[in-house]
Amino acid sequence: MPRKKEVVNPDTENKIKEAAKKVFLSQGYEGATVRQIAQEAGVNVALMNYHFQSKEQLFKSIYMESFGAFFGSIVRLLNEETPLEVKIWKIVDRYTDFLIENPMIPIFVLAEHRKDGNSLFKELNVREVVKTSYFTKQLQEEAEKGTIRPVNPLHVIFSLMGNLIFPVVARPIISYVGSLDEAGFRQFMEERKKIIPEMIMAYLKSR
Amino acid sequence: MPRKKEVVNPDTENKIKEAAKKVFLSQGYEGATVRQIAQEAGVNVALMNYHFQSKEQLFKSIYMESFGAFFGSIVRLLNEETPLEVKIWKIVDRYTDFLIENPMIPIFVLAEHRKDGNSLFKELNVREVVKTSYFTKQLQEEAEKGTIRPVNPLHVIFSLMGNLIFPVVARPIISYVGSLDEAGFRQFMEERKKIIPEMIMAYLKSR
DNA sequence: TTTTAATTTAAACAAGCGTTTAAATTATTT
DNA sequence: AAATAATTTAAACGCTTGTTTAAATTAAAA
Repeated sequence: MPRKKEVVNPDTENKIKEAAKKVFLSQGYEGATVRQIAQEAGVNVALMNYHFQSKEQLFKSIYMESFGAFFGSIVRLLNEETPLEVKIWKIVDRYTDFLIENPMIPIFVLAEHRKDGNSLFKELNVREVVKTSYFTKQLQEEAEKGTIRPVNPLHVIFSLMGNLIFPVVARPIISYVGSLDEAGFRQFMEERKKIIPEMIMAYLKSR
Repeated sequence: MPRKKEVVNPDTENKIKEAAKKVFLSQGYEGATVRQIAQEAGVNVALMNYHFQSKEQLFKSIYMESFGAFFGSIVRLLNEETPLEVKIWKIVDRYTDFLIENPMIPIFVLAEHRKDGNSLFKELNVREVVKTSYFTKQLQEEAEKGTIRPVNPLHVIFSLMGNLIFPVVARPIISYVGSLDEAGFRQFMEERKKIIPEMIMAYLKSR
């Protein structure tokens, strides 16, 4: 029986993980097959289980990694000690770049998340992180000063995320409707770097 | 070989379709099994193929129906001959209600769409419908009049859709982070009915 | 260099998949 | 009431799935 070892071949493990990431992200858990992953990695199927015990365990490592990248970066940006407006521009800029480089992560995470039921959020204590985030405090303070309208931070955060993420998730739709090729879509995303912060700030400052 | 018939039992077909919708929407195509659907419908597995020929064909009928509901309603609203600002409020109001009643449709359509490659869009000629929509014309006219800033309609449409759809797709996340129950989430969505149009209009009118 | 451990593979495994067959049942027509 | 057609089912089909076994190969330790 293949027990946990101290010494492993990291090259092989990386090859398998890269292949698994590619296949899982495009096909989902049920859509992916171990033989597909093995072929993509150029190894025997049995070797996959030798290194990762099971398809499910291999999937989990990919899922957690993607999940962390998906939310980790935005949570980190929310907590930076930058003035509110600067921060919003920065979040949009950085997260757009992240999404352009990792376009498959959002739909993968969101689609898989409908099955797993928030266990990862509890593990990462996302609730407290958001509630006590510097961003939340900033919105309250600025509202008290009267420089922006009072607002539930959750609405701002999910407006930001919706505006950022939806175009990537719906990319084939946008590309088709707008007749955009690879470069055209990139241009579209670059335009959003200006539009999204302007829209959020226009709302916060209005009235 | 079971050929297409003229007379069928519509009760059975509906039972199977309802069950298939429930299972496909929550599990996706690969995640769903014909035995699961049959059990949910309370019929034998063979009966499913008797009425729908194959799992794939049954899926397609569910997918096309969902796809049509997902985009059809918004395209219809875009083409209504209502003043711009009224229309935006109306789109948000109606589409929010649609999403509250059909929360599984967006993630289902988006997740499945990453496999099918726009064939349905071409079939429905979505591109021309959007380009020649009354909404697009309105944005141009108002910009010429100077009542709003000039803007690429695609950005407005996808900002609207992102703001509307993302919270539903990420509902478990919102519910967890905001400690919201069923009623709390509904309240959150009701609040967005005000916030989203205000945000879009604040952007269009600013500068 | 011999021995031992780690890695990789080919082949087989049981279980579950979508589908089909052929018989039983129900509804319709004659 | 008898005959025919439509519907439903139990059971089996062939195939693919994830996993395991046992042998072969490579690397490390003695």
